[in-house]
Amino acid sequence: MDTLAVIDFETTGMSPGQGARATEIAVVLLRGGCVVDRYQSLMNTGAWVPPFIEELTGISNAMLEDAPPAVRVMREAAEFVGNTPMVAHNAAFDRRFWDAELSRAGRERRQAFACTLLLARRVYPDAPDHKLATLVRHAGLPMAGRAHRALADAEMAASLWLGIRRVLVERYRLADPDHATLCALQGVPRGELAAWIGRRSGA
DNA sequence: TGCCAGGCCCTCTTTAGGGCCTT
Repeated sequence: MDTLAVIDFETTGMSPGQGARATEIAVVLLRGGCVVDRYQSLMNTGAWVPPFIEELTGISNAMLEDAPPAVRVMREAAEFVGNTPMVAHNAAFDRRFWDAELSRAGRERRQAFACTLLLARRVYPDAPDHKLATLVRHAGLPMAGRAHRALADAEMAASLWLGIRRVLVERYRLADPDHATLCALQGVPRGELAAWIGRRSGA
């Protein structure tokens, strides 16, 4: 099983293209099916946190005043991740913030993101919905700390990744699925998962 | 002035519209 970096951002809004900035980052490293290391930090970008976001995440403007500068945090996070393939829940969101904040720190992304949301829609089609916390409960996985804090959400996304992987191995007989395989699998049309795996296994 | 995310994915679809998911 390859080493993976599961990431989660808390932010001031939905899109860096509309001026939203990151407020907190967490990365957990998965190796051999276990969390082997963690990086977590608040980050001060100078951006204002709207009251709704403060209520959602518990991250206040006062907390960010004392946080380390975003450039330093992103450089540390980039060193921590290196070239390790990445995973996130609704990866398009975290990938946009990773790219935007890295760029401000003078760095560039070097690896692909896999998405537990796209995978879960295929592997758990009967879940009540495909929010991270719902999927963790649905799959009988352990909850981790306060939802909408970066480290707890990254831990839950890591747990979900391992749960998805376990279903693929046990139910679909997919041998040792790696990051690249799951990146391909997340684009398979819904309902065609078994057929796709069958063709792949027979190839 | 009015609008402002974006990609996936379903359906009352494909010459479109709207819900889901992330904060």
